[in-house]
This record gives sequence, structure tokens and C-alpha cells, in this order.
Amino acid sequence: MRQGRLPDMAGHQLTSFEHVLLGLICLSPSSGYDLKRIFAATPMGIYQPSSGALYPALRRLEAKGLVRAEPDTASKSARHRRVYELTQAGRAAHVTWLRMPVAPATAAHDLGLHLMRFVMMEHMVPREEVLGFLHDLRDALAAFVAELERYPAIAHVNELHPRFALDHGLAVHRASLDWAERTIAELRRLADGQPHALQAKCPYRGSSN
Amino acid sequence: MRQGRLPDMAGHQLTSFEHVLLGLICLSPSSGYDLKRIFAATPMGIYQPSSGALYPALRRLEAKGLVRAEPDTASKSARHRRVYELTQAGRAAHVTWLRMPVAPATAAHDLGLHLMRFVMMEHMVPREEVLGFLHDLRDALAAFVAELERYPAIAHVNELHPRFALDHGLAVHRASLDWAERTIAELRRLADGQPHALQAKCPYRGSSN
DNA sequence: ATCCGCATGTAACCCGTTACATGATTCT
DNA sequence: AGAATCATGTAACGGGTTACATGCGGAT
Repeated sequence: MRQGRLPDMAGHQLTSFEHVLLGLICLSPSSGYDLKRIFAATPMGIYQPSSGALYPALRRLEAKGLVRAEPDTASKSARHRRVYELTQAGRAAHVTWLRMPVAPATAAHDLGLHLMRFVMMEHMVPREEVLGFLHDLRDALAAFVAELERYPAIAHVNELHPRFALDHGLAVHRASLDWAERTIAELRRLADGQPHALQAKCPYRGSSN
Repeated sequence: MRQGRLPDMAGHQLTSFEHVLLGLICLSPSSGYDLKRIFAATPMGIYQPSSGALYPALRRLEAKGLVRAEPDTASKSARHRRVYELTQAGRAAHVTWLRMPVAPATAAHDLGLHLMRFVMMEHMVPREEVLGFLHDLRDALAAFVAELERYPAIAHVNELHPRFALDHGLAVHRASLDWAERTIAELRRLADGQPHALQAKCPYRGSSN
């Protein structure tokens, strides 16, 4: 009869939103308000987090020891501002997230998040690994497209609108697939040009656990 | 000091999920389990609702008088099954949802939902209105694409990966845009062929409030 | 006799939205 | 002075996920 929630391995795994926040703070230390402006300004800003989502999330990250509030840098007033930066544990968690494998079954569903990860991979993981990631994403998208193509054969779609909706899904995911292929090619071309230049602004080689 | 939630006009508006359920039940009376199988089988099944989401949602719709559980049709055992069908109010709410205007600002965000609506519009709203809907959607997507194209000009994107991510957004939304245009053309072509044939399986002409 | 699929649920937990409150600082 | 912006929060509420419970009916 008893039911209740087992701690599920040490008790913490982050939500996507928290991971994104972690990534943004890794890019550069930010206050909650800074992050709000980033979401507002960026075309990623299709999603506009509310205060009620943002500030508690930051506090959660802080409570978990993944970020810490900088003691005020500017000697002046500083006007009640909590600027967060990553801790060691935070950086590790972020890199682990960036390196999570692409689950083929959910790739279409998680596409936006994968794109987010892709953006944040720059300077954080070696280019070879980025190419591996894109390769996996490409394969997953190809499988999804193939599944959509196979669909009308098994379940006869004889109505008009469902047929069109299926076409939409195909068009959109083919576009993603093409993008993945173009981007792989482009990135490979750049990699050939200059072997492996920049890298390691944030350490991408933390102890792997 | 008092704060609290004002009833916000009669107190009920449905979530997207509830609207989708309403639409599926309108398509054909279904039990919770039926709906689960529909989500599982259909390529819409990228989202798999849990029991804990599905059954309470159905009960909410029932409590609001939008669906009712059929008294068992099959005279036999019927094996504990609640088959829902729409009430008059349910059909009205569904049609109202189908007819909601496309908010240009959020069209990209709500694209999946709009597609869902588009599918359910067949046989429910006159073809002219469907074309109007697609027209609005097309315009909204065009505006969004234009905004994405304008973006690098205002905020200089000099990093590599953000640039690629932007390309992805452009590719995907251009694909949606092209689809909308193709579909408008196709639908118009069909409409010209046979003036306006089928229509009105469920009444699409309820009293408009 | 037992297991698997059908079928419906429930409770704890978590988190996001909405809708406020509260100050400090800068602009006009 | 008053308004707008900066900046951080909090409480109520709703709903989704997870993880169970439960019971029937047909298949092996």
C-alpha cells in the first residue's frame, strides 16, 4: 500500500529549463534580469520565462550548488542585483548535459532542445564530438522522416487534411534533416581548413563524472 | 493586500490538451483508452499522454458539461468502459476553438496546435474559412521568417553555432511557409473543381456564441 | 492457473503561469 | 515630483509526470 517517491539516484536531475539557464550563465555570469533580457532579445525568445519560473529556478540551482551569487564586483551601489556564476559542479553538470546522447526515439520531439545544446557546444566540446552529435541527430531525423513516409502505407490516410498535415511534418523534418547534413559538411570543411583552433574557454575536459 | 484569482469570465477556458481531446471525441466517441491508442498510433503521437493527465482531463470535460459518458451501447458485458461523446455545449466549444484567429505573434510557437486545428477543421468549418485560416497562418509565418532574416542585422551574430541555429530556424519555418502556400493552392484548386461538396457532418453552423 | 492486455483510476510531487508586492534608480 | 525601468521576489492555482493500485477478461 505504501507508495512514495524514491529519491531516484541522489535526488537531483535538472529540468530542461534549468539546464538552459546553466548554459546561459556559463556563457557569461548573469543576473535573473539579464537572463530575462537574453530570452527577450534572442530569437530563442519564442519562450519568455516568467519571474515566477525564473527566480525560483535560479534559487534551485544555487541550492544544488551549481551556481553561486557573485559577491558584488562593482564597488559602487550595485543596486540589489544577484549575479550568478557557475561553480565547478555547475560546469560539470553543464558539460554532461551537452554530451548527453541523442535519443533516436525522441529526437523529433526534443529538436529545439538539441539545437539549444548545439549552440552551447561551441567552445565547450571538441569539434569532433560536435560532429558526432550532428551525425546522431541526422540519423534520428532520417529515421523519423522514413517513419512518416511509411505511415500512410500502414494506416490509410484517405481524408484530405490529415494528408496535408502529414506533408507538413515531412516538409519540416526534411528541412531539419537537410540542415543537419549541410551543417555537418560545413563544419567538416572548416575543420579541414584549420585543424582545431580555438577551444577551451570553459574547460571541456573536466573529470568525467 | 488581497490577491486571489478572479474567475476570469465564467471561470472556464480549456487547455490545449483538453481542446484536442474534445476534437478527437468529436471525430468519434471514444473511451480514455481509445484516445491513448490514437495518440500512440498516429504520427501526432509524438506526445504520449499519461493516465494521470488523460483521465482527469476527461473528467474535467465531463464536469464542465462538454462531454458525457454514453450509457453502454453494447448490451453485453461492456467491461467497465466509459465511452465519451460530445454534448451540444461541447460541440459549440470545439467549433469555437477551431475558429479562433491565428495570433500572428505566437503563430510560430503554436504551430503544432494550429496544424492540429487544421486537421480537425475538415468537415467542421466551410472550406472558405479554412482558406482564411491558412492565409492568416501563412502571413504569420512569413512575418516570422522575415524577422529571423532581419535578426543578424540588428544583433551581430559572429559566432558559428548561433549562426547555424538561426539557419535551422529559417529553414524549418520557410518549409512551413512553403507548405502553407502549397496547401492554399491545392485547396483552392479542389474548391474550384467541385464548388463545395461534402461539409456538415457535425454542424458547423451553431449559434455563433 | 497464470499471465498479459484492457481499462480506469489516484496520490505525491514538482513546476510554470498568473498576478500580485516591493523597493531602488534613472529619466523628464 | 512623478513615471518608467531595473530588479527580485512570493502565493495561489492548475495541471502534468511518475508511480503506483485495481479489477476484468481472454489466451497458453
